[in-house]
Amino acid sequence: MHPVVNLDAFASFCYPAIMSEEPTEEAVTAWARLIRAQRVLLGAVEAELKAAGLPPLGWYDVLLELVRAETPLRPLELEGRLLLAQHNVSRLLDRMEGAGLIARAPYAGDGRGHVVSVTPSGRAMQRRMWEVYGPAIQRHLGAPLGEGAGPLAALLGRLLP
Amino acid sequence: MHPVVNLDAFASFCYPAIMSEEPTEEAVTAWARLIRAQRVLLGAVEAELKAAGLPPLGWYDVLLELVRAETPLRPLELEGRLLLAQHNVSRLLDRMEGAGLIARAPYAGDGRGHVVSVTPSGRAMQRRMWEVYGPAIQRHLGAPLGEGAGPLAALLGRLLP
DNA sequence: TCCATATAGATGCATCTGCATTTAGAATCG
DNA sequence: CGATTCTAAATGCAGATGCATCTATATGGA
Repeated sequence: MHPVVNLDAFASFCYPAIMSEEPTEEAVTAWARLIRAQRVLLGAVEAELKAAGLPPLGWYDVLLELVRAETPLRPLELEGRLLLAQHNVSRLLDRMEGAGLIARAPYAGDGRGHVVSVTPSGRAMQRRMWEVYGPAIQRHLGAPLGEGAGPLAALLGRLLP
Repeated sequence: MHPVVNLDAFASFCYPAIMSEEPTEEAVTAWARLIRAQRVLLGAVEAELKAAGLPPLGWYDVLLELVRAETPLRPLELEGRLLLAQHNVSRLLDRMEGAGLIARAPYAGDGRGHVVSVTPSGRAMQRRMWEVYGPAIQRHLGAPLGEGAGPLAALLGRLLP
């Protein structure tokens, strides 16, 4: 799979401890396909959203968290749920606030913090985006996998905390 | 899984054709975990490379393609293999050329094109990066999956062309 | 041959991300 | 209390990406 594996015999002779760190060929293939599949599918879905004149998926994630929470969230909580860096959340919220999809309000319990809530327009946008997003997931992932979706989810679950 | 599924009964009554486009719950879970797992693992591996003072993974991909090809490649070929946009390849090569890892030369057969080759320094960098990259793959994907790596690769393969 | 069109690659500009720093408010400990 | 330290969030700046456009060369037809 990889040029370095030509050194296997040599390395396992000299550094058996290091060799235990070498990934198996299956692991390397799975890695490559994980990276590639995510990029291809995400790109395709993003392109569908853009073609429909809708905002990028990052916006959907924020809207969905806020809709599901049914209560305003602090940026800090969004940060954790969305796995985004703090400064990144800050500016994503800037843009979404500018678009009128969310609103920031001071947080009573802590003068440093805000709470973020979804506006009616944001709720509408979340639904409009799902009308494109859901079918796109089905077409790009659900359909090709069929009954394989469950097993795939299970395997991927072992990679996540 | 998703708020919109509460509308299932209504929608399947009104718009059976539309409902066939709704993803199954398993598909949505697999989708979410695919996006998330890729982000988490790639982030972790990139962080290890950075901590070792090495360039980002995109550079490794270019170096590996050039090393494996054993012959200079045209930017157009890299574009296809790496699934990158043309302008993106152009600038990635700018940076790598600036770092002395690759070299561009005119392409005899077509005055518009170049060929890109890996320099000795680029070969060395590819090997140094693999020393971090390989074990990182094993630690973040190979170890948690064990024998599951093969099945995961097979399922992901169904998502790719 | 010459012009229209297509293709390889580079570049300008806006957006987005990462990193470091800053600001303002909380918490801790003397 | 008051000074130090810690934390939530914002911001300045550099690096990277997407998008449109531009330049130079190739190609194909009248």
